[in-house]
Amino acid sequence: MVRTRFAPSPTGYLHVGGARTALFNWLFTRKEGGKFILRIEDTDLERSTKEYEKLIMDALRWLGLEWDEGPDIGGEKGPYRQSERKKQGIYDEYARKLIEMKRAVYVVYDKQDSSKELFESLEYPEEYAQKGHDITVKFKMPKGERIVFHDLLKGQMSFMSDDLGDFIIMKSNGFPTYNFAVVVDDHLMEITHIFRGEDHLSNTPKQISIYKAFGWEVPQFMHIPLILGKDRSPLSKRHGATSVDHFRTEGYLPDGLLNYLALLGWKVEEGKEIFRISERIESFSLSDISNKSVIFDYEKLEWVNGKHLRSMEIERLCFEFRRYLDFIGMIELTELLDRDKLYTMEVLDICREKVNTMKQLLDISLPFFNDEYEYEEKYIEGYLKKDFAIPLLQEAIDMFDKNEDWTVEGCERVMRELASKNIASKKKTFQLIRGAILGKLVTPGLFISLSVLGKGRVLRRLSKTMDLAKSLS
RNA sequence: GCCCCCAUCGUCUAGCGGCCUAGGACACUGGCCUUUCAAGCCAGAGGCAGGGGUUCGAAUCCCCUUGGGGGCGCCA
Repeated sequence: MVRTRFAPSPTGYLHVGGARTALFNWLFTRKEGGKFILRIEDTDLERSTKEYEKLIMDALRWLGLEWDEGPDIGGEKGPYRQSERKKQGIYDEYARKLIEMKRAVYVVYDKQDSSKELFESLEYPEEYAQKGHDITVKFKMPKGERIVFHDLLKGQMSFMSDDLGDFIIMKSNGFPTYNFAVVVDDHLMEITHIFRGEDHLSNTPKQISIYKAFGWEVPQFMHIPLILGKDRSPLSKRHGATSVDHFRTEGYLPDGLLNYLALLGWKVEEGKEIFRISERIESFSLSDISNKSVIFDYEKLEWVNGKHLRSMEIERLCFEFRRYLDFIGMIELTELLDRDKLYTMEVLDICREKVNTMKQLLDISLPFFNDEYEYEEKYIEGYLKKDFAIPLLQEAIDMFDKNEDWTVEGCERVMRELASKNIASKKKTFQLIRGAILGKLVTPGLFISLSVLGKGRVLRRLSKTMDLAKSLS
């Protein structure tokens, strides 16, 4: 049975790199029919917070990367928070075992200068502890040993133990260090495959030494290349936002983000770069993952997202849009959308042709939902204040008032007839009406917009604009 | 300093000794469409890091150099 895990430390938001790691773990596990485990590595007391833990879990859930065992849902191998496991004495127990096996020692530090090691001991230095000396436990690396392992991506790896050196496994505050806690937990949780960032590659031989010391079976490793920024330095805030939450507030879809993350360093057949991740579980293969670090391309992400936005079933888009508004706290608008679901659907359907993200979708669709839309300055100056504005609007009101055919074709007929009256050029005529009914000069197609808005709204808006035009002259 | 990983258009990649005159996608440029802006369609520009080998033949195999990244924490 395949068992994998994603083990973030709650010291910040979920980073796109972390999301990508989680994605590969999840994908592999779902394909193999195994269990995907979420473990919270909160051994860094200073920086870990419950808030970040919640944010990370929310972000993973939003992406749809559901876990089978974890701190919130429990499971047989829990607890799933390292702080809780520490409380149960799990790490103490295994550290003690290593000391008994003479594979680890206590280290006593100078009281004044805690960076200075006084001595090592196999016995617990009780009296020094009483006197307030810092005491850690250090793992002793074997001497002159070649540590080899097979990385699923890198192939055969080989390190000399002497290059690595001894390292601390229990801190003086009683908490385990990362390299120790992962091994103990991965073993106890019966993890079979570890997919993680390449930054852990050099730590792996240390961890393998611990597995070997205990005589535990070593899991399979696969170290995934890191995501870099445009200048090839590690992706960070300098390059732009990196947290999943940011992309969520920017209006990216889970499908879009996931698709892009998969595409990053993933071999895809020509013409098949747009897909829903759930449709790719079956065909997922570890050998599709490239072994080269990759640069995060915000533009391609937006393109991928736009593809999803435009091609997904409209019902799902409505659902995602609503969820998005909830997320960014636009509750009033949500209520408005729910009032006329059919209208909402029609509006979003014509608006999505123009945009790539839901933030942009909100921008362009807002005037459809809100009769109190604002007029762009450019529209007022360039069209509404012109001489042709009032006569043209008057004519439009008359014609649309008489119009009974509100299909797209019907609206087109009216518009073309209006233009043929030569009150203004065709372009000016169309733009004046466009701005009159939506306040903007960039909108979905004019005929379809008129059709979707319908007679009531169009007439209301035309006369509202007429009032404004008159007040301006 | 020591150890490790990586190297094809600006970016993500195809390529695994002859199908390569190096293919696709994003971005870019031009065109078409057109009521705006997009989308869409068509076309174009753009790359095997460098040097040695191996071979009849190298983007592909080997070595070196260079460049980028990671690790060597009482961070994870």
